[in-house]
Amino acid sequence: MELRHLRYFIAVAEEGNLTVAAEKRLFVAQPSLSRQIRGLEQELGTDLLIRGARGVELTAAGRVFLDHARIALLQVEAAAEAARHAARRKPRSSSDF
Amino acid sequence: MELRHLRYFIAVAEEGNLTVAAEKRLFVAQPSLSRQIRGLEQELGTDLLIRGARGVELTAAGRVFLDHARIALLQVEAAAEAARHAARRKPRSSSDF
DNA sequence: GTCGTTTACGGGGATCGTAATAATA
DNA sequence: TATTATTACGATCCCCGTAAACGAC
Repeated sequence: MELRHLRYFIAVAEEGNLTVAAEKRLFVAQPSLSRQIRGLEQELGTDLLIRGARGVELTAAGRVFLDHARIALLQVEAAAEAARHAARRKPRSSSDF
Repeated sequence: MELRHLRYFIAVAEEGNLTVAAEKRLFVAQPSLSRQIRGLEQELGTDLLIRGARGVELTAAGRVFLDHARIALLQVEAAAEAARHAARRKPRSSSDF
């Protein structure tokens, strides 16, 4: 699993639709997005979406995964921001200055 | 940034050494690991490691990033486990049964 | 001089985009 | 029938491994 899977799934879950999530939020083609989601479901061993003609709906597992995925993604962004912030205070190491 | 970067960095930080982290924990070649770490530092805009002949040492930013990266990775694993657990309770959707 | 990291180069796998197909309401 | 997701296929990009070079103690 990679962060791409989380980003893709969150976008699909929020849009409730693979097509619009692909072109209006992720800027990738629908086939790519569809396969990434399939791969994620396969790795988890469970379906996350219920596909329909009017879009997609989350399964129970999908709803649970969505909540956790959002937190995980925010945590990653927090990690990057924290590192940048620390770097501004002490550009190299604690033994400088 | 991808989860691979977090996994690689954590292994290097814990081993204090690129070579041993590569072959004893990540099972990849050192050059691959070195480039991934470089790419991560470049994306963050700051150094995470101080390279030396006896291995590597963490910068201040590296220490901060390590703490957050560990949490993020655990959160991702928790997301997967939560989804699998939810799937065992309700295999498809809430409207089943 | 030895240990460890970095660059050079070629190969392989995964992702991607376009186009065609299937499925559902 | 119209909208959406999926499969087929070819191309591209990124990561990886081996080998050589660089740097620090």
